This record gives sequence, structure tokens and C-alpha cells, in this order.
Amino acid sequence: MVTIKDIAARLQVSPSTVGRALADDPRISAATKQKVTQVADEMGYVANLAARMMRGVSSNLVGLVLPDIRNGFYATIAHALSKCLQSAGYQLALSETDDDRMVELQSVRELASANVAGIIIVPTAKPHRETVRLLKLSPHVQLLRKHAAIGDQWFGIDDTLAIFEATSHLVQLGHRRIGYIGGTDDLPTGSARLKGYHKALAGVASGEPALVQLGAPSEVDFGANATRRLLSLPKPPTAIVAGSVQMTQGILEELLAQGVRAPDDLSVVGFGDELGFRWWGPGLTTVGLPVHDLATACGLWFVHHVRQNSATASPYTSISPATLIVRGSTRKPGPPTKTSVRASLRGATA
Amino acid sequence: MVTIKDIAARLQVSPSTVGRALADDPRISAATKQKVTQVADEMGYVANLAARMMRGVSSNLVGLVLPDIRNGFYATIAHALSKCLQSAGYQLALSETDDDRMVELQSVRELASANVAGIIIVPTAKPHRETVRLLKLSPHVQLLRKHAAIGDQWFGIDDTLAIFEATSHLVQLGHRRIGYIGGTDDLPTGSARLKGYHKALAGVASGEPALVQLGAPSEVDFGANATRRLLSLPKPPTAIVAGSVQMTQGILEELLAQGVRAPDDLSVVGFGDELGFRWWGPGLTTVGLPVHDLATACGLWFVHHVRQNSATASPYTSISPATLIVRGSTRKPGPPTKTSVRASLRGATA
DNA sequence: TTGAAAGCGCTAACAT
DNA sequence: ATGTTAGCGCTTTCAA
Repeated sequence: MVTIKDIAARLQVSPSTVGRALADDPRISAATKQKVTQVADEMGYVANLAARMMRGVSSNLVGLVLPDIRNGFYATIAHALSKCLQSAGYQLALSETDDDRMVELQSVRELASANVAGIIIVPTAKPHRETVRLLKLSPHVQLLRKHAAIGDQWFGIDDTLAIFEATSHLVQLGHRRIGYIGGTDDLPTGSARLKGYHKALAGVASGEPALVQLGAPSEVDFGANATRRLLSLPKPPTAIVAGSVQMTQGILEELLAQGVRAPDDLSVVGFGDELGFRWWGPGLTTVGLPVHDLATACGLWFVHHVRQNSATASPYTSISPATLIVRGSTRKPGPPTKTSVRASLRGATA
Repeated sequence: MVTIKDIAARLQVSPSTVGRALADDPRISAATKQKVTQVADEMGYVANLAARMMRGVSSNLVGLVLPDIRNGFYATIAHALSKCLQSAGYQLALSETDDDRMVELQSVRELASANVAGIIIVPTAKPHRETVRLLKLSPHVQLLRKHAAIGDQWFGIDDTLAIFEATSHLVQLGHRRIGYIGGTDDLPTGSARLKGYHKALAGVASGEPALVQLGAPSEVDFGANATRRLLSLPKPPTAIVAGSVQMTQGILEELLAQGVRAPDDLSVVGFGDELGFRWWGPGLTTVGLPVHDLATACGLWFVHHVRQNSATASPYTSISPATLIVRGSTRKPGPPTKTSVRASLRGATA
């Protein structure tokens, strides 16, 4: 391995001169720089990253901490960020937490000890105090979920608006008994979404507690079970709104298993637009999330931020809107008509 | 950041004692080790990788190089590997190549200069020579795709068998004009799958060239276009077999757009079992791939291999079988019957 | 069984 | 414009 010393010896100069020349320090003469770079090239010199990192310079690694990469949602984020960071010369280090705060802590510890340039995190419900402390040591930004303790750098979507639009759509179609299956409100996203549901219902329908089913947002099974509970209610809802991607999956599975047909027997609005949602029944009406754009924006901002190397983290918040994608799984409540069936089929292939 | 010195100061011992205790050096008494590890845990000590790397030890980073994480297929792999490596104390560095050999080279270069413990790679069709050279410098293993130049460490699925089973299933149902839409045969997986198709057809039907459509395996659009071409043939096929996940997506989209109904108008067998494939029409009959198990096996083997730190890379090959998942999108060719329609609906919810 | 001390390759404060 | 020197945190001799 060729070191800075080898080059120095060969040129009869001091190691620091070589180091500075290579770093393009203004105090070094052009002639010397010229000679140094040439010899370095000739000898096949490659800077030792480890040594450089020991001197406090952070690596070109950016940690991405999220619950589960198998969620198409997060995969899109990872992809967009990867592209973004790659073109800026950074590498992505992936850590999955499974929404477990201790795993999260462990991951953040490892990243911190690897001297990462920064951390992009989708935090768990209640991050460990140590996690928060460690995050503050390097540039960081929260994605989707925002935890006050972690900081004011956040890129997210307007969760309240998203579910508000989904629910309003159903209200406008004439639905009054609308079920909501979503994440518990200990997660900021969960409570924001629930708020959107209640807001849309305000003044239109009484919020019947039994119609609201809250569970761990990443549990597909909960979505299925909650659907079963809603359907077996004395007065079942005429429509269901999903409050997370996995819940949506559970709901769709359960409806299929029970032979419940949308939109004839029940209207359904999903959350997120995963692969296959448009294939479900007559096409799933769902809340489209601008994940790709969100992640790209986050990546760009982050690179800029890291480059500044400013310890002074100025607060920054970006809220992207979600948009309702209307397909065939929603229509006005009541028995089906020929035209409505045909319309919903068209929706599926649109 | 907590260092070895901090622990030493707290315990009133020398830094070297702490270092040795942490390294489980036989010369340190059990009692000391006990105390050291406990305090280390308490203080949240994490070894500084940079410093360790300077001493010649490679990092705890394992590079994962693959085409596109958005492919559910690769997301599953990343997840399984992440779990596996995490529990062994390794971190995953994710690099996406988009099947571009120059991007691949760039990624591998970065990983190599970061002193990664090893690299797990799904290689592009024709990796750069430099890529191959760099890979040989650290422990590495190929996943899914196998390139002879890169080496004999490979975990993959039996691609030939996978498509053979898919095609045979159709042949047994009575199909004779079977279309195949898959990846070009410059990729080892592509040619193996094509081989499976031809093998299943041997002696049963003449392999009509127009029925075989080959393109870049990751292009959804190619799948859609190829489907259009097959359907507009003078004598269109009665069934189609997909040879990649994205092709499957394209095919499904196109059939939906054209209003072609499976299995009445056409039988379809997909590749992989992505979210939503079971929701498509009467449920997609498809080739299920043991991706999770494959990745886990690969991860375990890799960790073991890296731990051995053996420069002597003994050849190792693992071939996992794929299994056909029969749902509603396939049946015998010809006009529909009442019973067959009912049967296919049952298949969808099974 | 433990401590002291010498570096690994690089950077940066301090001297020329 | 360049040289000297002192570490960064860890491992690893060499001493005790």
C-alpha cells in the first residue's frame, strides 16, 4: 500500500507537504502540487480512508434507518435516496429497526461509531434517549415520522390531509358509517391520520368508537382482524378507510377471503399506492403518496446540509401533500346498479 | 463518544487491559473481563471502526450490490441479509447498479476503498474487468446471477426448472401455442430460463420464434409491448409465460388495459410472487421463488466465510428450487365453462 | 495477569 | 512556501 510518506520520500519533501498538495491547499506552490499529484498517480496512491476518518473527517457513508425495507414505500425511499447520494459521492448504509427501539439504538450506535457523514431516519414511536443523543452528534434528518426530541429537520407528508381527503371522498359519496383501520396514535403519523378522519366526519356523522380500530401500523394481520371485527358489527360500516400500507394489505386480503365485493358490498379507500393495489377487485381507490419526490427532496437537502458541515442545524420542515387516486373500489352506498358496475370496471383499467 | 480509555479510567486499569478484555484475550482474568464488558455496556461503548481499520482489520461493512431495491424481490433479499448480518455484527452498505456496468464498477470501487469485510453482488450482464479484479480482493459471493469470471461462490435458484415447471403446467393443461416473455440470454438467468421453456416444449410443440420475446429483464414496458405483439400475431398464443418479475408486471398491465381476461381468453403464468399478484384477475398462477431462504442461507454462509478470513475461497454453489403456485389465471385452452369460472374464483382466495 | 509504549496513515496546529 | 510535531483510538509488542 502506497502511503503519503512513500511519496514524500521519493520527492524529498515532508509528508505534510504531500498531504497538503493532495488536499489542494492554497499554501502549496503550483509546481509542487504538480509534481506530487503526478508521482502519486504514478505510484498508484489511494488515500487511506480509515486514517482519514480517524482524523475526524467523516466517511462518505450516510446511514438510512427505517422499519422494514420490504415495505414498497420504504424501498422507494431507499432507492431515491441512494440515487441522490450516489451522485453526490455518498454511500448508503441500510439499517432496519422493525420498529424496535433497542434495535434502533443499536443501529444508530453502529452508524455513529462508523463515523457516518449523517443519518436519515424514520424513527420508532419512542426512540431511546441515547438514540436521540447520538443522533445529535451528526447531521441528521427525520423522514415521514417526526419526533420532537430528535429535532426540527423533517421531511414528511401531510398525514392529516391524506386521511381527511380519503374520508371526505366517502362522505361526499354519501357514506355516513365509515370505519377507520389505522396505526395507534403513539406514533405522530398515527395520530395525525386519525385526526384527518375525525375532521372529515365532524358535523356529518357521530364518531362511533367501534368504527375506529387502531393497532401497530406494520401488522398486516391487525388489518385483517380489524376488518373482520368491523364486518361483524351489529351495524357494519358502509365504507372503510385504511391508515397504513400494511393495514391496507390486511383489509384487502380479508375482504377477498370473505368474498366481500367492493364497491357493491363495501367501499374501500387504501393508503399508499403499492404495486397491485390497482389490480385488486375493480381497482383500489387509494391515497397516493409522493414518496419518491419526498425522498429526493430530502436527499438533495441533506447533501447540501452535510456539505455545509454546519453544526448549526437550522430548522427545516417540508410537508408534501398526498393525493387521492379514485379507482373502482368506492361509490355511493346502497345496492349496485348496472351503470355503477360498468363504471367501476372502467376505473380499474384507467 | 466513549473510548477504551474512558472505560479504563472508570475501572482504574490500563487501556490495553480493556482492549484485551473486549477482545476476549485468554491472558485476561474472567473477573476483569466481566467487569469490563459490563461497564462497556453500561457506557454504551462502541469500538471505533476507523481506528480498528487502521490496524489492518477490515470494517464491519458488507456491501450489497444489486440492480434495484424497488423490486420486491431484491427488497426481500436486502431484508433477509440485513437481519442475518446485523445479528452477526455487520452493517449492510447498499449499492444500486440499475444494471449499468459502470455504475457497478463505481460502487465496487467505493466499497473496496472503504475496506468492506465483503461484497454480496447480483452482477450485471458483463461486469467490467476492473470490477472483477476488485471483487477478488475481498470475500465475495454472487447472488441469483452467476458470472464465471467473478468466481465460484454463488447462491441462486434453479431458473431452468422454474420456467420448465411453469411451461410444463401449461403443456399439461393442453396448451400448445405458448408465448414466452423474458430476459435476454446474455444474462445467465435469462438463458437458463429460456432453456427451461424450450425443454418443456420439446417434443410437444415446435418452438415458433415469434412466440419468444426477449428484452431487458427489468423493463416493465418491454413486457407490455411484447404482450401486445404476441396478441396481435396472426395466430396468437393461448398462454403466456413470464420470465422476470418486471415482465410479469408489464404483461398484467397490458392484459388489463386490453381487457383480455385470464384464464378465459388467455392463460398466464407469472414469475415471482410479488404483493398483488394474487389479486390480479382470478389470482395469478406464478412461480414462487424462495428468495428469503436463499438470502438467509447466503448471509449465514457469508458471515461464516468472512469470519474464517480465509483467502482460500473454496468453491460453493447453492441452487434452490422454485415452486409453482397455481391460482386462477391458468386452465385448459378453449371457451370458458361455468365450472371453470367458479374454480378459478376459488383459486383466487385460496 | 496486567501496564507502558510504540506505532498504523493521516491532518492540523505550530514552527520555520 | 514548507517542515516539525503531536495526536486520533486502537492493537500489539515488550516489560513487569
